[in-house]
Amino acid sequence: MARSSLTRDEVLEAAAALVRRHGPDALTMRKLAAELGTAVTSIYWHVGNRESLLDALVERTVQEMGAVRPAGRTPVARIVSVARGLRRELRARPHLIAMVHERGLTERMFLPAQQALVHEVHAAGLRGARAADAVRAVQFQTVGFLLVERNRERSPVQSPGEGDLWDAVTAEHDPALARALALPADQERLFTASMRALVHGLLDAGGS
Amino acid sequence: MARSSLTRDEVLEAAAALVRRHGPDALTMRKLAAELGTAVTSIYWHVGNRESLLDALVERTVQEMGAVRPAGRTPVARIVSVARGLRRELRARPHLIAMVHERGLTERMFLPAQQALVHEVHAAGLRGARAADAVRAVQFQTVGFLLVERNRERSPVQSPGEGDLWDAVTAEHDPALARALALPADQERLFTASMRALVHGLLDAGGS
DNA sequence: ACCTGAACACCGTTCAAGT
DNA sequence: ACCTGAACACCGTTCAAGT
Repeated sequence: MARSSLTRDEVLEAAAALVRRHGPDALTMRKLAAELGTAVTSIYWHVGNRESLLDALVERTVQEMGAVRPAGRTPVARIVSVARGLRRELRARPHLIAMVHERGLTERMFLPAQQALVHEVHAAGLRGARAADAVRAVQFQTVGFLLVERNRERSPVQSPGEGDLWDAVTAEHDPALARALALPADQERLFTASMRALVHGLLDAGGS
Repeated sequence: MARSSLTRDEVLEAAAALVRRHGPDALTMRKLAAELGTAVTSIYWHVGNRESLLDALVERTVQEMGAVRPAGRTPVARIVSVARGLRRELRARPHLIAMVHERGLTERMFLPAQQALVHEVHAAGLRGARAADAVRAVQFQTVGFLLVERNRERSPVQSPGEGDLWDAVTAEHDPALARALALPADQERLFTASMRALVHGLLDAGGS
């Protein structure tokens, strides 16, 4: 019986397919073995254990992502375009975000965009520590937003909280604000607006 | 044998202690039962199942958090102070962040700060949809930053990435930038700076 | 070099049975 | 109303044994 010859790549491919279809939680060694038609223990020979299987999977998926190319004329526009591009690439691989976060590898998610970011920040005239801060601020903001966003989408209706907000809002007597907060956020627009505001602030201000 | 009478509160308290000492992963129904000196199945009678136990735990911890009080004279300073206060409160409860994120309840983390935020944004002169956007931008940025930050701290040395950055940086001929990026980030300072830049951008610009 | 089944030490949850 | 042990269906991992 058994298969002619199992390769590490076959294992990774099957694991990736499992994650794509049913999410990272569905990736158990036993289900993976069933999918491959081998004994559970064979997988261990090829990938070590579940930990390193997930690491390899993250690596694979990050490398699949295309490089992010800046677009636009002003420095702000170009930096924002990098952030938006990264967001688009990551949203196309929703499980990657979860896997990377779970494994404490957020750094990996930046890789496809970081050269572009360094270049653009430099071109915008920032140097040294100021430039490093700007790059990091954009990175944190981008991935942070992604994490919050995906978290929100997973459980769209969060019963408590809205009520309290309404109270606070009506106390300010701004019904338009209340209405806007009651509606679900347009995340694409919110992301672009926040990022624009952040980059503006980073390039503009001297400090204080 | 057994205990005189187990209460739901005792279960929650023991669960909270377990999470405090060994993190959320250590909270298994069986370990909890051992800690309480009861049969595993008794717990189910009091809290339903693991899911709702975690929900109750999140609720409990959020309510423990103090209200965030704004400080400072300018609107920017006051809004930034709310964000920093929220960050401080959450960092004092590191496992809460993980539990909340894992359960898709990010909204809950904002509760202690959202009234203050609405008030300050309103006082800064923003109204309606603009105000709602600003509140949300600050919320996303704060929790997003927290998530990235905690993720980073969990696995401090992330072998790949640094090398690539160095390449890009040396290509720009900015050794000070390279040095700054090679060092670990001062997250407290980075948070404050990013938040200040963001709020500045939000209050200043009309759009585009 | 590669694959196997058996076994170990864990999980969460259900359920019939006790008091 | 509250607690119990037995049982079920899962996990990841190790290990001696096969070819």
